[in-house]
Amino acid sequence: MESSLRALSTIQLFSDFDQVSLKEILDGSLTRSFPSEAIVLWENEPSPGIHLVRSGWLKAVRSAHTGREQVLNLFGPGDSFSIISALSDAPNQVRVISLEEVIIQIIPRELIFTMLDRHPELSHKLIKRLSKSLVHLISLVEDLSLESVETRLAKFLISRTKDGTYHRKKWETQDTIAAQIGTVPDVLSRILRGFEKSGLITVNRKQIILLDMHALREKAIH
Amino acid sequence: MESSLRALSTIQLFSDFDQVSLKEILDGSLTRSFPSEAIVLWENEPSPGIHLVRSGWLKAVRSAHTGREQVLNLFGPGDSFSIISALSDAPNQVRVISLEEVIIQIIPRELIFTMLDRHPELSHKLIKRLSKSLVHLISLVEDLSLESVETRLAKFLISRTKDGTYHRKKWETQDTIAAQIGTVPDVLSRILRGFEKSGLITVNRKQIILLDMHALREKAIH
DNA sequence: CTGAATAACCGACTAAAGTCGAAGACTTTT
DNA sequence: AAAAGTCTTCGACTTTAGTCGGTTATTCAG
Repeated sequence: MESSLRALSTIQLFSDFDQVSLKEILDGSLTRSFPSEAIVLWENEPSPGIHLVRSGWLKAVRSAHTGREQVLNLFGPGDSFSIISALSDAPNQVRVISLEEVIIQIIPRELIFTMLDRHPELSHKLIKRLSKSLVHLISLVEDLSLESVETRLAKFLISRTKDGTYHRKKWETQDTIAAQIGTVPDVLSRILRGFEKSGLITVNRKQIILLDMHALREKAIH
Repeated sequence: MESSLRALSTIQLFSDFDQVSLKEILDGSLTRSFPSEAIVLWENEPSPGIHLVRSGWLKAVRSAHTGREQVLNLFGPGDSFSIISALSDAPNQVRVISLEEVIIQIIPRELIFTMLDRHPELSHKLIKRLSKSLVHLISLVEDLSLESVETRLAKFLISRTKDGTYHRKKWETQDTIAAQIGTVPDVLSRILRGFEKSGLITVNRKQIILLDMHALREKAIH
């Protein structure tokens, strides 16, 4: 419980809340766990509240009748999701699916509103959080509309990389990567192989190493 | 001045503000007018505040080095834009360009913050407003990633239509439409012609009439 | 250690989208 | 009413993306 409190205080939204409020949030919210591949939230349904990720990773997706899906966002420990539909009465826009076992803390909408009254600065934080989503979506739109798959992949690799290596979690398969950059696994595979043959990267199941950062950045432009 | 006050009160964000506050906003904000094709806001620059459209239409765009652009939003009388960068210190994400002569009222960020303190319900409204943008962008992403140009066009036509006719303003050329659905004028023209030949629509410079709504809805699905 | 399941890859093909140069149609200006 | 400008269209072509059937590689469970 103590540790839960501490964990809660490290989450952006509640970073400088007092102990009493934090406790109240913790008491008022419920914690649920899901197995891998579970649908945590359905699109077009109202959301019970703001969701905080305590552990594990999830994806937010939109999918077509064909079965093909587009990943809009990934959420990991400390991240929050379903803010919009928790605050407005708009239904959920996306389907949220667990990529592995996850533990989620759900803060009911009513509690959020109570907290908003008590902590006006919370609305600033929420607005900031929504802004982040907007910025992210805007560049996704730009990429999908104006850039080639190759360019998108190069950008993706660069952005996911620390110190030249992109460490892949078990669920970061080519399927998932393809769904993030807006293409299909086959096409992704082809381009990865291409990059590899040109000596830009090396790929294996655990990681992708960026060998020629300069050339990659070139690809990421036009 | 009276009319300005009344106009301001009809804008979503300030719909139930009292006269005194409205006057304060009006006095504290500045009104500017721009000719057609003017760049009202640059991407990557800080924004002076929330922009309200008093008259005329504008587009928010991202553009590629190739010159091709993607329209993210259109703004007309009563609409507000540049909310994010007015509230956070993030720079503007998009370039905003006037499509005709426009009059814009700019409410400085400091004034917004003052008002936020005084009218806590304003933050609800802002959040709602941001949510709308998010919803819009999410479906744009979905469409760009998962739907064909033909499908996107069918959706577009249906959404822009009241009573079976889409009345085109002078600036609603095929260029602008193409940039909204994420393609180029040539391709758009080709598909419009196709629809016309199949008897789904009739097109002229002033309007597009949807003749076969049922078939169009079919196209809008898969 | 073996076999099943999942992930990645391949080559050949199809389809969709975008490009280009040029021409036609419609507007607006002078 | 002619000229200039913009918008739209065309056909032929190129490029990019996506599809399909099947194979290989890797991982994981028993």
